[in-house]
Amino acid sequence: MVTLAEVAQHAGVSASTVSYVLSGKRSISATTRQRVEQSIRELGYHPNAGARALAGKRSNIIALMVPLRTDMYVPVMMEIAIAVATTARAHGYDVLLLTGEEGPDAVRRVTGSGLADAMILMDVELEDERLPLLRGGDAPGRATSGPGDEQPSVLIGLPADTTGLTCVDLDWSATGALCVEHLAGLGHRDIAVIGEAPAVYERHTGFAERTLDGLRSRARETGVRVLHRPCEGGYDALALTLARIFDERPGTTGFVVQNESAVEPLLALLRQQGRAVPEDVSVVAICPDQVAVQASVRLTSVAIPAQEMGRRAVEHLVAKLDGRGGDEVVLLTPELTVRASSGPAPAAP
Amino acid sequence: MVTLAEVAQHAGVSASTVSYVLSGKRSISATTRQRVEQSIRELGYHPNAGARALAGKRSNIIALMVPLRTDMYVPVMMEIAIAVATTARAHGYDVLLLTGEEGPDAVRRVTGSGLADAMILMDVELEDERLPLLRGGDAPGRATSGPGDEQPSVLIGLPADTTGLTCVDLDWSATGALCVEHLAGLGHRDIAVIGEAPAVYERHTGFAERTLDGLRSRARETGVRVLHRPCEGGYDALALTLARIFDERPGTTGFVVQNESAVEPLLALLRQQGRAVPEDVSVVAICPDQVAVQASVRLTSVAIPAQEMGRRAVEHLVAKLDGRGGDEVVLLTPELTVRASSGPAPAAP
DNA sequence: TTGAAAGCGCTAACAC
DNA sequence: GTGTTAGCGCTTTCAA
Repeated sequence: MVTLAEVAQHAGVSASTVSYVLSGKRSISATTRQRVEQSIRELGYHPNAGARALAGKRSNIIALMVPLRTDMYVPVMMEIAIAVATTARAHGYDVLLLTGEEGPDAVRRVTGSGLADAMILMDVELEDERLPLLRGGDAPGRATSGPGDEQPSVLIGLPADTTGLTCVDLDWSATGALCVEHLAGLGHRDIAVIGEAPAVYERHTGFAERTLDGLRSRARETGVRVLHRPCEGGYDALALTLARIFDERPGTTGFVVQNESAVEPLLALLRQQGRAVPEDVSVVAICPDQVAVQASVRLTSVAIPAQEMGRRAVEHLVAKLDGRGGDEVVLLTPELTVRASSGPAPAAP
Repeated sequence: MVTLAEVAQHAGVSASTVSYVLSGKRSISATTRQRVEQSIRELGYHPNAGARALAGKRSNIIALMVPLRTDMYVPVMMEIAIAVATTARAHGYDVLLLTGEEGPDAVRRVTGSGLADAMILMDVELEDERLPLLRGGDAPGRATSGPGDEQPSVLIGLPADTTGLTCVDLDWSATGALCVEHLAGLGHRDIAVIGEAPAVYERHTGFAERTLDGLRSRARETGVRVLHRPCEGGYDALALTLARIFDERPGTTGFVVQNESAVEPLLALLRQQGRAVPEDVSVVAICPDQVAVQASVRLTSVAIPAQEMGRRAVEHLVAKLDGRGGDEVVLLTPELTVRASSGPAPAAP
């Protein structure tokens, strides 16, 4: 293994000079810099990460905690994770992959050991047990031992109480409202919402509940009726759900789907029942654009900006680590794209 | 931050004693051990990762390189990644997430800096440019500077030349053979294979080509005709592909699908064309079980054992790091589960 | 603009 | 069974 000392010797300078060439923290004459850089290249030198972390008190690693469960739409998580890794590298950080498995202990372990300089948490629940460890500022009852002691962190998702936290998320409430607005504008008066699996609601995942809130309050404002049904994915589960919906509200002409694995079954079943999309019923999906355009009917949808979320999370974290910017809640504005699955409500029979 | 020295002082022992209590590398009297453990708990001590890596010459980190592209079936990659993270933790390792973006440079960086003790590579191509850096043993032309210098590594996937490499993969060739066997056994004589996107083949990804090999050689043995067509996912692309297939081979009664995003479109289009599954045509999918059971027809399928692959990769890597076990190619035996999508070939008209 | 040297917190000989 | 101590490779004062 090549060490900094070897590079120094090869270049005929002192160790500190090599270090400063690398960090740029003091000015170096052009000739010295070139000699050092030359030696670095010739010897194939890579600074030792452990030594750096020890002496410099920063590991240049960001921890990313992904959920262990996979009852959520996996490609979105993956896209976020990849965006995080890519953006982090662009800022000189590596990414440590943690699963939710260890729970709050992982936070303590990573914080305490200096393994990572900061963390990003995905799949945050409304009352998340990891939050007390991360809350900064002057939040009462926080569990850190002193000011400035907490791990810089960014949540992807919104807990109930965001005091002293930095969060990045799609504005799910606005997303729900946007869907209702679109359908109401087309004259639909009876809307059914096909949601995530029941477990997602029971777990009090923020995004699902907030979407519902947005949906319902805009429905109230526009005089539209909304019926919400959680749903496991797949054909069988959806067939049941759909039957119950039409049973209870035969006049339903609009659907909002927030569950990727229910999208295609819904379209298939509607077709099978002789209900044309969008002539008889309109469908609005909350899903990644890729899913919307690959479906059997090109879906009017609100996109889930996975990459954007990952990228923004890292950028906020890096800003914090550089001492710029503090706690903040960033809500991304949802955008609805009209495609072939929504149209005017049919005239009442 | 609590240091080992502080723990030692608090417990009234020397630093080395604390270190040995932690590592278990020499025997400690019960009373001393308890005093030390007590102090560790009271002070909330966590060993510093950087110092450990520096002094101990091991970071206890495994790097996992995932593909940046997402034209492959993402949930499988994610499941592997999560299995890797989980299994690694169980062995005391953390996982560093690298994207393919940096290419071979990432390998050099991680190796050279001692950031990770070992790496796992996913999505290996037949002639992968990262391989020369990883090849160990006495492989000719390897790029390491001396014996024992290379990074311990495990590939998930099989390159063309496995000399000096450890690989874990599903036996794709046997998988292809198994599919043909099943269909041939049911009397099908004309089989169409709907494959991954053309880009996957152009990139010479091992699994796709090997599956084809297995498919074709077993077809030759059983006197079955095979027509292979790569296919982008989605309805439109599949409609085209399917039309071409029936155009060229009107007598096709068996399908093998190796492309998750073609599964549902295929079923829908067959239905739409009035071809009943499995009465008129049989379908065998190569996909995770979850996809097979959630489809609109429960699919006869060969499962992709994602978790198993991730787990085995880590276990082999840990064995290598512990000085046990060397290079080896581990091929997991495919298993075909008969469900509702395959049946006897219809009598010739 | 550069060098010398004191640590960073831990591991692992080497003592006893 | 336990203590002492010399590094591991780097960053960063302090001095020149």
